[in-house]
Amino acid sequence: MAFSQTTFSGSDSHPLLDGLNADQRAAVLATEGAVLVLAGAGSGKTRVITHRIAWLVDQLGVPAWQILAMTFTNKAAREMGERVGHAVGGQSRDLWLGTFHSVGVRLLRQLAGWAGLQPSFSIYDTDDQGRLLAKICKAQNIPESHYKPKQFATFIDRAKNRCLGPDDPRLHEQAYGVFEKKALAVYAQYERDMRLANAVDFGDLIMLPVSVLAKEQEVCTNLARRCRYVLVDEFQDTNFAQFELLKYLTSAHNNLCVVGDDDQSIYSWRGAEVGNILSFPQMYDPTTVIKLERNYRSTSTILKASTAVVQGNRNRHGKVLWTEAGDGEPITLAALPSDRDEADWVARTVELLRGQVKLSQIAVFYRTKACSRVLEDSMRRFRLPYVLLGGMKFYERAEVKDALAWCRLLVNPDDSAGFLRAVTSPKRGIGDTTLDAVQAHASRANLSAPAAARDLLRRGEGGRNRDKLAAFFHLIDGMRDGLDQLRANQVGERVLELSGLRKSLKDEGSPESQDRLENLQQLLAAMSEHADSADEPTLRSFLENVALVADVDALNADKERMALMTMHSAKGLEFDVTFVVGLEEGLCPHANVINESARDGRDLEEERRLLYVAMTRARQKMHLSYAKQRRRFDGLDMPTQPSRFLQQVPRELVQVARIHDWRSTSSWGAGGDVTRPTVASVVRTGTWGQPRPTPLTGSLLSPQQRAAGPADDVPVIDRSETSGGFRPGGKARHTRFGLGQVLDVAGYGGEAQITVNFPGYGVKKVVARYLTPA
DNA sequence: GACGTGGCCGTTTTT
DNA sequence: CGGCCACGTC
Repeated sequence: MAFSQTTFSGSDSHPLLDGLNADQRAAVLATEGAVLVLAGAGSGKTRVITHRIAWLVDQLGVPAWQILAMTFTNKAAREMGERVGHAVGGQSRDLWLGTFHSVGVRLLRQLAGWAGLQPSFSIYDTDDQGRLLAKICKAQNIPESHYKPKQFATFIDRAKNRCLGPDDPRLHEQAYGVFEKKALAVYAQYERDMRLANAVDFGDLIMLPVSVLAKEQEVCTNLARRCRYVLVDEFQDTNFAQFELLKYLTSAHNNLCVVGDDDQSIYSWRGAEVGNILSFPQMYDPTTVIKLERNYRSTSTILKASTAVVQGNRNRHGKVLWTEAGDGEPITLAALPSDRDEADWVARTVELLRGQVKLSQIAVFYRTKACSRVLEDSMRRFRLPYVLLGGMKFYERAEVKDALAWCRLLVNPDDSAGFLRAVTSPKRGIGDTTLDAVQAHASRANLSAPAAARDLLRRGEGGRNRDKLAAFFHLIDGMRDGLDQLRANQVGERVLELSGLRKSLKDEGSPESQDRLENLQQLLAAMSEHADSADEPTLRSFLENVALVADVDALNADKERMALMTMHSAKGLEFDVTFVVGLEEGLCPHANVINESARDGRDLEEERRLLYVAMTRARQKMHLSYAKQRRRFDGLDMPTQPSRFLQQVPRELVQVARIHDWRSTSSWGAGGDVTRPTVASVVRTGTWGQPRPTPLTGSLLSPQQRAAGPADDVPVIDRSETSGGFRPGGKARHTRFGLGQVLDVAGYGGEAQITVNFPGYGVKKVVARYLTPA
């Protein structure tokens, strides 16, 4: 290697190294070979990565196009580009920055031929995938009552994460059960249909490049030569397929730097393998291992509390994070009567903070998306500007999807999903009968749906709707003219006008259709913006982007509004003030993993890491809260127990919010008017500027408190009282099975899994709400 | 074929 | 409670 860090030994004063600690410098300077950076939460890893790239370009003279950096989100990639640009100027434009999926698309465009695709391939979203799977299930006589298409989607996704195609013997060896056998058949058909439609799914974006690179030595070598330095952020959340891809990309130069934190691995359900980071040094030998353990983000109070929680896990490397920051504010812990009160309490507290903290520096984290609704309600009532990540995305709106369907079909004439949507919107007298015939012909003749439709027309078999169908294709073909020369927004304009989408909304004339028209206009604006800023101004490039944007990508600190998001979305972000809500058994940890015998309690450990991720987002002040009763999706209020994780938060770091006279929310908002709730008082919630509380000592749950029974504001987990009166040894009645003996209770509330032995029927696992205690 | 209504089912987490 | 789907009617 022409350059190595030894060239610079002794010269440790350089603008790019200033302000970095010794470990961070080491991570910047260890440019050659395999490097594993174990970066604790808030340890300045983004800084390290950007400085490292800048160092490569500026000091080692590496051409930017020889550097590939993978991030977890597009937003992170964008920011990284900006920050490197700051340090090294215009050269940074040539860097290859992106998420695994965006890198995958780019590769696949080039490798399309080897993968059996046209470069104009479409990327199916979850929705398209679900529809296709539903169709396949129907065709294979798999009743939806038995297996849902979603389950097959999960199966396929898991297979692809492991780079296993439908014919892979390893997959067949593992097909033990009925479901797996059926799933394999569905998978095989799914792949056939996807290829006919010249379409790929998210899993393909990694798996297909891998399979091409595995087979085509020369292609692989050429590509790998270009990837002289490869960096990967959030490495703990990479899956097998992604690691495979990395191996091929780095096979020429072997300069791979991965950065991650095993304590923040929260995507195992998506196939992420912590093993990738744990066994990295064995796979790449020798590996330079650097630990970043100094936290620059949070107060020591927040850091201690977070650490205490994650220390409950047995399977971890065990870093020791430290900080020189002061104690700062105590953590506020609040127990609210109900979920709605909790949401109001958040709103109320934010209101009190206004003026002291920018709204964009405040975030609320929750375990499931369902929790967002109550919060949204409260933010609206309190008139607090907010942004909700993971809500109904702009690109998920019906009218936008309609327009995009047309666009997709223009770019990829075989896009079956796009065709099926476009041909019925706006309504043109083509319905299920015609489309069923088209699909039947498609599978008979091995054609994509649009190709099959054209084929029927050619043979004069279009049925009664021949003319309508012919007119549709005439329209499409006309629009396709000059596609690659036009900017995305120009094509978009053409689509809106000629498809009749705009007209049909105008004709409707309702207030909602007005909104929808505006959304379409917004879509054009987004296309235009893309055409201005992206590498390629084409519609194809725009569609690619649409398919791969994440919610977080839209997060914008310039806008003065607080953020609501799931704990998963919080990864990689930081805020001055945070709220972690819904800390209840069944929610966090989630009910689905509470019977921890499954997978050795590994799921439970992931829940704990998830909370750790959420807790380590705060710079200055953290609020933890739970509701004593939470409304279920069916409208029933269920009693809850505080999360077991709360017990691990050292009591001396916490100030319990005293909540007096918290008015019941039942009468609010009845008149339809926006009414301000009257909140009697919130005292001593540790808002800024208030005197420090007297530190409390001992653990959050002292034995005395446990013995004394639940004090009003102190979380106590009483495991003797489980769900709705069910306890092992007791009796339960089921409408069909009659009376039985309860063997086991897992979970809480109406969703608890109760194991019951019914005489004559045997042992059944039943959800609590279908049972009555007897 | 388009549109309305009633029944049912459901909530982890996401690129 | 609310969204989606299957079914029924025009």
